[in-house]
Amino acid sequence: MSETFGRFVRDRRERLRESDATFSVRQVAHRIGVEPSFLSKVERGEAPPPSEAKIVALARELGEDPDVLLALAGKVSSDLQTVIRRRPELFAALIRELKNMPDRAVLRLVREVRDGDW
Amino acid sequence: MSETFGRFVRDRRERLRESDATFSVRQVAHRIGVEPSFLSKVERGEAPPPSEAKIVALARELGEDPDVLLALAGKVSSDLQTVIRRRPELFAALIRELKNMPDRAVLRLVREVRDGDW
DNA sequence: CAGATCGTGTACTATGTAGTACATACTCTA
DNA sequence: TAGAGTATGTACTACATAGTACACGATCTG
Repeated sequence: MSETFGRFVRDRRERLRESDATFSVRQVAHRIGVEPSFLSKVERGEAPPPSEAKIVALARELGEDPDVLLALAGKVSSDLQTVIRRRPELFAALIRELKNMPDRAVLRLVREVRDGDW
Repeated sequence: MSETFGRFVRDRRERLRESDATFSVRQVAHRIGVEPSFLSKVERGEAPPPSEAKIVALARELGEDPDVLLALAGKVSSDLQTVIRRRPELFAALIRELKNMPDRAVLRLVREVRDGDW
């Protein structure tokens, strides 16, 4: 485990801090509902990433995509898991089929479904 | 939680047992690598479902779809999670888009990708 | 009817998850 | 130069996960 999650969070937070002093470990920790020492450890990779709820709050705080931050933490959003669990065969087949497809292929499907004639 | 996992497993195992005496709690437990008392508790919903690896072994043993059994256990196969984590935005968008689509729509996509002109 | 096999009850445990609480030392800044 | 704010080190904890170990009484079988 290369602990890219912590590095990423620290990087984004410090960048935001350059123009906004409220992005200290203490204040961000307080806003997402954890102790500063814990956030500090997380950012330095000394503690594993926090729970899904805290990660989502952190993403909102940092202006990042929650799904991306969750992915860096080695997690998948529980609402996506719920969708898959409701129709496991169908979604398992689809996801495995798309596993090695290029981004543009997946994106094409997304658009096809979104504004398609269904 | 209505513990449908345990009920399902017990049902399948007992059905198989009618024609094959080796499908006792003890022997199946031994084959999937857990203690009989644990499998017994799981089947009666007194213990939560086992780990992913044991569930997959159990599915193989019972001739059931691993993804379905995992879903009943409230889990999503870790290999699917890995696929999603590699491209979180893309897959999150696709899955959320398909959340309320009928089975046939999803199935159409699967086939489109499988034997499509990509 | 003895021995094997069966399901299950009870007690226990190791590891991981998700943090808190508090103290300490550093660094701006008014 | 005092005090406000800052990051981090140390120690601890509650709860969940994923089981094992062993004994017991019931039942089946040769």
